[in-house]
Amino acid sequence: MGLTPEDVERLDDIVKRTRPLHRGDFLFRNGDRFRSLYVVKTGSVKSFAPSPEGGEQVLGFHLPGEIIGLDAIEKDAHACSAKVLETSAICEIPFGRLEELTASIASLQHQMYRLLSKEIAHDTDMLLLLGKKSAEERLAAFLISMSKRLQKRGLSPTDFYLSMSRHEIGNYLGLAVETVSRLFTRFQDEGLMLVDRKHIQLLNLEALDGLVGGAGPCRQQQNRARAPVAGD
Amino acid sequence: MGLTPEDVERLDDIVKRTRPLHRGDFLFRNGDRFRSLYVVKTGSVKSFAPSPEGGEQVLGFHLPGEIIGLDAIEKDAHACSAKVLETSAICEIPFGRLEELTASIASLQHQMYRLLSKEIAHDTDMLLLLGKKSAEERLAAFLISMSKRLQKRGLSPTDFYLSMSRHEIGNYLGLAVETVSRLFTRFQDEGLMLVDRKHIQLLNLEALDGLVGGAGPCRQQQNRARAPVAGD
DNA sequence: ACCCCGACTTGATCCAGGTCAAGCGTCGGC
DNA sequence: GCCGACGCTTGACCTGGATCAAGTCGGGGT
Repeated sequence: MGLTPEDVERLDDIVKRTRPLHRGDFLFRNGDRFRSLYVVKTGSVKSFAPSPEGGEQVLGFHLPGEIIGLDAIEKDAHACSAKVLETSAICEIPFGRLEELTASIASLQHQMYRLLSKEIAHDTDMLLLLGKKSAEERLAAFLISMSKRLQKRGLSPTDFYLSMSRHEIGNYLGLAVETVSRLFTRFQDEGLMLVDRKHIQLLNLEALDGLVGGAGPCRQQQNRARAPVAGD
Repeated sequence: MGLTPEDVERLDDIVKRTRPLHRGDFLFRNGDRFRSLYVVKTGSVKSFAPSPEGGEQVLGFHLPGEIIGLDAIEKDAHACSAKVLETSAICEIPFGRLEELTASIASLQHQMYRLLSKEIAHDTDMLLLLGKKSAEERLAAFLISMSKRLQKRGLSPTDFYLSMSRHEIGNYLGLAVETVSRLFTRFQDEGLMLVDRKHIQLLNLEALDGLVGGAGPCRQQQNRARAPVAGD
């Protein structure tokens, strides 16, 4: 991505490899001073924000290759917490050092902007999901997303284990646990997937993809695309 | 914010002032090549993403001082559109030039990271809003947000005009127009605000703030904070 | 090997808010 | 100044999904 081997080495030098973390360990907690970004090497992590009332909002699940902590730069403190879902290898990148590096390597700076921008674009997608989509569409989108991200890492896009609980999935998607459970059952009945505990097998990616929003008899549509209007 | 007057001048040099834009004008459209960031000087802008089915998701309303287009860096193309809501003055900042500048001015680079990070943190807040909050909480949060942002710009935090329609507000908050309308009426009945067409007067900021989520009899709480767990 | 607890499923019921259906007031165009 | 239309309000009704309430199952600890 436009970095010389020498650049890569410099970047590599500032990355800290920590010993493997285990289920339940925190990368950081809400309120912690911001020092580093974290990259998942293997395993998975969830990030979540405690909401005032005592509940929490799951903000994301992070798979290998994904980066965590970008939202903390502005306030110089973490606004959310990150907890390891299974035994995981995590790299730590001290942000101060990274900033120095990006200031002297233009292409790295560009990558950094792209990374931050990508995170924004992703959040934007989630906003659409939570604002406009039905429970069915949300869960289908979640499964497709997992599938694609695993594939990107060279893992099976159709056969995988979920490291998070139904509860966490529901929280993430703005749904009750019961709804998630029922939908898994339904998808299975419809032959779209096999569910066994945390073991997921997707049998019909296309159909699942179709559920996400493209097709469908245009269910809930709260902005009744006033069709005939011409000069628009 | 750590810039020398000379730095400021350099930044100022690359900013383009465009002639005023009018209601309905586009800053950019979904799919356009990404060239510049835009800053609202006066007026307001809405950004929105067309969803596959023909509807649209309003992603945000941008008031003076706010920046637009950060989500386009990654793909080098705009994933959403931005439309001017009322006669507005907008500055354009060619991103290529800005990148050059941030590479040579460390504090500017830092500001840029903070800006991007802030956007992420803001989207995160919206996720919580859309994922967990009731219609009442959403609208209250929207009003408080408008109030605070106007105040930051030295405008009245309690007396202002909304440049967007009820429809757009509803779309933004994931609510039907009717719900927005009913809530405005209710808030007015409860003495929290005065509504006259687009003219808004907030009478009780504290009460409105209270509605947002902090207090309240803990309505919907789909992750029953398993209270007593110790080692957590 | 057993037990216990937490995770999950399934069914019954409820309700916030979406949808449908009239009006009505305002504003821009002529 | 009149007219048409769009934006907003209000009421009636309906439904997706939350909540409540039992079970069932599996896995880890002793």
